[in-house]
Amino acid sequence: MLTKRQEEILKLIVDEFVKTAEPIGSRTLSDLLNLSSATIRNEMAGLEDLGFLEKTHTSSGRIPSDKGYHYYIEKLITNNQNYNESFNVIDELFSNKDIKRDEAIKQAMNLLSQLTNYTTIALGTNAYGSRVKKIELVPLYENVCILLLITNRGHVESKEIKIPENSDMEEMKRVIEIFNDILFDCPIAQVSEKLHYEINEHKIKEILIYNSTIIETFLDAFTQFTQSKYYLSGQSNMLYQPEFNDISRVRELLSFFEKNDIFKLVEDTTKTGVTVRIGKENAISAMRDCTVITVPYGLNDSSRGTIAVVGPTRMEYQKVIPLIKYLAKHMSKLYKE
Amino acid sequence: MLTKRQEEILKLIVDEFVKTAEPIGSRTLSDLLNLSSATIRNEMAGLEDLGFLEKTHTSSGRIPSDKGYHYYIEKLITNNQNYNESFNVIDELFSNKDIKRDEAIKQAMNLLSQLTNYTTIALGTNAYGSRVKKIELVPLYENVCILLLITNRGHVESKEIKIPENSDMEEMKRVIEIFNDILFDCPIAQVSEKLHYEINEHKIKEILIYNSTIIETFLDAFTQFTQSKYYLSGQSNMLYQPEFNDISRVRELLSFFEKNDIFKLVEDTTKTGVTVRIGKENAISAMRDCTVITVPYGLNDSSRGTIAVVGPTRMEYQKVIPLIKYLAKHMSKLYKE
DNA sequence: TTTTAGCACTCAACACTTGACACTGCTAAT
DNA sequence: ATTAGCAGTGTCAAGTGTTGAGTGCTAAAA
Repeated sequence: MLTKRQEEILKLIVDEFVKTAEPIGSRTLSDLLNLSSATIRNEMAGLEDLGFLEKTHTSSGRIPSDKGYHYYIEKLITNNQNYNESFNVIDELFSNKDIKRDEAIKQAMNLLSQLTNYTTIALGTNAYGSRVKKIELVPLYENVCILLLITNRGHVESKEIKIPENSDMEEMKRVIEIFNDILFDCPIAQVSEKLHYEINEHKIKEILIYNSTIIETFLDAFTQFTQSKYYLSGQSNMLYQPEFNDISRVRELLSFFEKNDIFKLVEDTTKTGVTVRIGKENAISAMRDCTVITVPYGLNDSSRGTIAVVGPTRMEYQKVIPLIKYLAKHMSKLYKE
Repeated sequence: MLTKRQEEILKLIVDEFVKTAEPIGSRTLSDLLNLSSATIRNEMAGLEDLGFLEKTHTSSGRIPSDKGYHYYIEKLITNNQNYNESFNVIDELFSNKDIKRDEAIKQAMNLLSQLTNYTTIALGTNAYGSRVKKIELVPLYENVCILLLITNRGHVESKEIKIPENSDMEEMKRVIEIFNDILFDCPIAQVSEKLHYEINEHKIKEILIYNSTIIETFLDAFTQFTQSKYYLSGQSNMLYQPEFNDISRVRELLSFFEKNDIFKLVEDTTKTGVTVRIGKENAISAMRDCTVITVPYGLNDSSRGTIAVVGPTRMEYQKVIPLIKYLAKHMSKLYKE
């Protein structure tokens, strides 16, 4: 729908603006294309009418609009750039097979935030799709013990629990055995549900008859496990971008990162490929000048997490998109076993 | 060494400056004390000569110097203020005895950062002075298992390890038994040392003879456990203080928080009581306009951590110091058992 | 001897003007 | 279809004047 030349101009404007963070004037482009500035101006006016470009004020140069960025990402990115170096660094990280999966994900996110200079987020590093492997109880002192939950992915959650007054360690151990029986291979997300269901079955009923607080204690402990967690890296990277020269923006942004609302940014993980949310598409108002790129990782629907890069809308899409894709592919491999 | 009146003036200046963040002129004080502005000016000139006050420029009002703050904290704080409300909130938090100790500390730090509007740090929530309670091995799949280390304080560390090629699960289990034997009640900090020592003793030697990689695998895993950890809360709180209207300050500060250099701020934990480091006393240059207040918590030397509040030098000392003390006392009680 | 009133002085902050500059849109000529 | 040329617009930085809150100092009052 855009002419060849319009596309060329749009691409140049995005590329240039990403580099300099300054609005692009007709003069700059007339140097790059063999056209006079007047012609460029006509074309730019056209692109602005179509909503691909914006002006910061009447006599300023043009900057890409959110729509302009989208068009750029979908049709104009050329992959001539060579990111082998970065790819190699990633390969290297993942070649160390000995590290724990959680740890690997953290390191990968740190790396990604370093390579891109933006902020990175990893969600669902464990909860999604994990299954119960084993439940254990370790006595600590008299009436306190540690409840351990180990998943098939090697994630461990622990919780200190008190043995209810009218019970003792022996009984707790018996309960744990029953739990192991019931919950083995149960998806983490369904633990609570399953327990509630089983309460009406004979196995748990036996316990319940003479001790109900013990069940409550366990239920309490398990619900904590299912809480989602996330990992955030390179928060301060973005502050060095010129768009965050304004303090109030910084405050808004960092306050947002500190709240546990990160999920709102990366909620809709149903899609398969790369999702790019630019500017106001983000719903969260603190993110109105940011782009969030998300990619799911993992093998199948039941074992899925999401990684994301957050940066200014003026982002190096050309670099970030291949990188995050490559990383997600590697991370998926962590679950192939 | 200061006269009664000088002290009075110094106190008023600190109090006022903490409130308004504006330099205090002679006029303001002459309203509060029944003295003419000229008299105040003379006194202020004296206090400036002694190094307790500073000017931002020749004709500006005075602000307290680092030395001035120190004098204020040591001699001039009056505890007339009533913090019962905040104390009650703290009491309430700690009355819930069911939560895990780690979790309690996190919540306490969150609360402290909310009450003060500064940033809070907790160090040594687990490593310092913890002892090995139990080591366990949980098979995950074929040749991968989870190594668990549980401390006497209920802290759990886990690591995914591969079973070396020339070994099997049965052997690993035997090794774990020996480790439990050797390491039971061993302080976490000394695990690595102890293992190295025992390598020359007969118990481990037996294993070593026909399998050395297995030991290495374990050593690797254990050294990770001893790494110190910290918890940071309310990073963005400080950004709302007027002294951080300057972006470059904010960048510096937040980059610092993101590096793992927090320890440099809170290193010298040998002291018993409250330590207050004001401005340049902090060594870390990003902290040159900040005050760091640290208090150790825990029962005895072997079980000790530190909590800290970080804020601008213009801090509400009168409020923060009682609060952090009260909190540390409560946290120490967590270890009484 | 201590306090105070008064005065000259300093500096930051703000508002205003001005000129340079980097753009634009439009029009008329190529 | 393109371009040169020009009037118009808004930003930015530098310079200027004003205001106001503060100072230090001195000489008179308590």
